[in-house]
Amino acid sequence: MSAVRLRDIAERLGLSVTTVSRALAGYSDVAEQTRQLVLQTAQEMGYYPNLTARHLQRQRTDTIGFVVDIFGPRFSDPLFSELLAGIGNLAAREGFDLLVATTPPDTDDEVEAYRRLVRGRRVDGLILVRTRVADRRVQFLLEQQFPFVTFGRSTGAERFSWVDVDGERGVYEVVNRLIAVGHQRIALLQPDLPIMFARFRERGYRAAMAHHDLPVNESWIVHEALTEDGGYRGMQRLLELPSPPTAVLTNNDQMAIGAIRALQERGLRAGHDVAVVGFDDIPLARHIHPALTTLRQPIYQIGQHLCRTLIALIRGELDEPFHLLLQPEIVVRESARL
Amino acid sequence: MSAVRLRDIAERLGLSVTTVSRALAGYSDVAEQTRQLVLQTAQEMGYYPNLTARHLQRQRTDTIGFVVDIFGPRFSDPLFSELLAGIGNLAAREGFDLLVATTPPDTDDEVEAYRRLVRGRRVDGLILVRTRVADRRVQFLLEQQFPFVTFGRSTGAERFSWVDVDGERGVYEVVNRLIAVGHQRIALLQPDLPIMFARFRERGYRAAMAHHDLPVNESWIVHEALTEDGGYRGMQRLLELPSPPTAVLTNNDQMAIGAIRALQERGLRAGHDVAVVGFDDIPLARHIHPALTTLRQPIYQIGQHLCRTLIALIRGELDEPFHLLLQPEIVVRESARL
DNA sequence: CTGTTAGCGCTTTCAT
DNA sequence: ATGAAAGCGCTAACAG
Repeated sequence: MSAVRLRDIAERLGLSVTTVSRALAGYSDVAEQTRQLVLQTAQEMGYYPNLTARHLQRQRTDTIGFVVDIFGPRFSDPLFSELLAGIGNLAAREGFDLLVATTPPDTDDEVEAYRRLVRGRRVDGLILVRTRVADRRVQFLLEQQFPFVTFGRSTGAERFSWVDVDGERGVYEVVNRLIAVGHQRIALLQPDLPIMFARFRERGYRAAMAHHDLPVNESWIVHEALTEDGGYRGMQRLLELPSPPTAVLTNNDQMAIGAIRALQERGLRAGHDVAVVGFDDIPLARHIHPALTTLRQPIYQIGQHLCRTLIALIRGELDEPFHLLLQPEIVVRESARL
Repeated sequence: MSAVRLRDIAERLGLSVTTVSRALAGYSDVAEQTRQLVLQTAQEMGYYPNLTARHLQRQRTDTIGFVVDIFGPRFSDPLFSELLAGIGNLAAREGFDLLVATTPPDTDDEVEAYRRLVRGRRVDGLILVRTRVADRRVQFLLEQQFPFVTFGRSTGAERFSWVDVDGERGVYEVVNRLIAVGHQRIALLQPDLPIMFARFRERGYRAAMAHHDLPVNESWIVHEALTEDGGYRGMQRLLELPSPPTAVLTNNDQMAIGAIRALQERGLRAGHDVAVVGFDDIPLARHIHPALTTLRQPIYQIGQHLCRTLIALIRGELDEPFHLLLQPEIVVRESARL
């Protein structure tokens, strides 16, 4: 168990630590015979480099950081594992470790988590998700000139790399299609936090309504948590309006599912009495009843893009900030006929 | 941006690095005045310790590792984020970082990931989930005498710490109750991998059937992926049997949802024509229609238990392996009336 | 080709 | 109360 070090190999072979190191690293200025000997001995002795020591010496950690907003103890997010898979698989392939920190959003803990990772040189770069309006994390990383990539754009003209899904356009299209099939009172279930993607989507919503000269009743825009419960409550509030909307767009599939339940409880059917559109297209979406009409985000690929971009940035291979705006795919199923 | 080191503070103040280090660490053998000066200067200069250097010196990383099995690119697991939240929040509170590695299960990559973390002394301990029959990861960690905790027991009499949910008893109870309300042909949707929890659950299933002298038709035990699609396919196979089961137990809620869809496609209703029981009680379970009858695992708390135990182990505060067997809670909703 | 030397930034005896 | 020195395990510049 006691760890074998370069020195142990060197002493055994009567070589210097340097030579052993270079033999293992495959440098060309080591005699073939020596190299073989070293390789074999290292194998025999079960040598494995101490990564911490290597990191200190190389002045990099070969690690990327990912700070996750956690909303309460029941943080159940089907997208999250898929995003992590995308990031993690690519990171592993490129020889990077992934450090995940969990914090409640927009708190002092969150700030401290970032400080720790950045200032403590704990990681070489950061991936940041769910960008917020006037995002202090973005601000901080920009100040620190620390490599990072975000999933989602931010306010201001900051120059940094991001990957995003064009929710504005996606929602614009969906609202157009809802209007085309006869809807006029269209509601939008928004999150209860100033998340950027929701702003863009709302913009698309308003643009489409305006485009058709349809008025937007502000009580159609309801703010709730991005959960099933949030969607449920939001839909309830909408149903209590004097003349409820006939179509509802939500900010994720969980909200849509909650909304559908609120409808069912009143004897209404999603897709018949009220159209419900989700966002994300989690695997569950096509299996529930009624199957969810939704806007797909290719989340695994987004994870890969984020990771690939960050690694390029860390390696200094990126001269300009990288921007990628993906188009969401409208997936029509039963909860809204389009 | 250039990192401030202890030496920079020392030089500025005309002190030695040693004194600065001790002042910052709060040692008592530093003059109060000196301490104040150091603290203030460190603050001014924006000092933050280089964690890698500290780790190398202290011979520990204050990091725990978590290797996640990833099944294909659409790895969407609502439980996963919740487990991670439980682990991560507690780790952060105790001053530990969390390193997450993603690998496909039971491959050479997986073995290499463990080797790397353990032999490279990349982390101080590991959390391992979904223990498998004859689990080579457990074997490896035991050989290496490396601190680890598992979610799930394993075969053999290995002495290591684990947290588990008593699926055997939970399923036993559920089957009893299904039988009590008249079911006799009861099926079990198993995973397509040799995961320990499925073995225990199957044991509970067989015990309950035997207890009531009911025969078990081996074609009622179907092996599929732990996904909605898996549940869907499994249910289809069951429905093709000459006399299909009237009740189905699944190994997670996603499978149950897939199974319900297979029923619906044939015009059958879960909870009326066929009873469907899930496992886990993900937040979605109560929002879909029909609402899922299921066995709840308190997954966030399990994450905390795992993390707490591992940290105790790392700190040498654990003399005996720690074992915790939690009872799942039967949550009766619409998909199976019990 | 191989070894010597220096150093990554920190902590920790051990003197003084 | 403070500092000098050693060392964690590795890599790299520079001699020879």
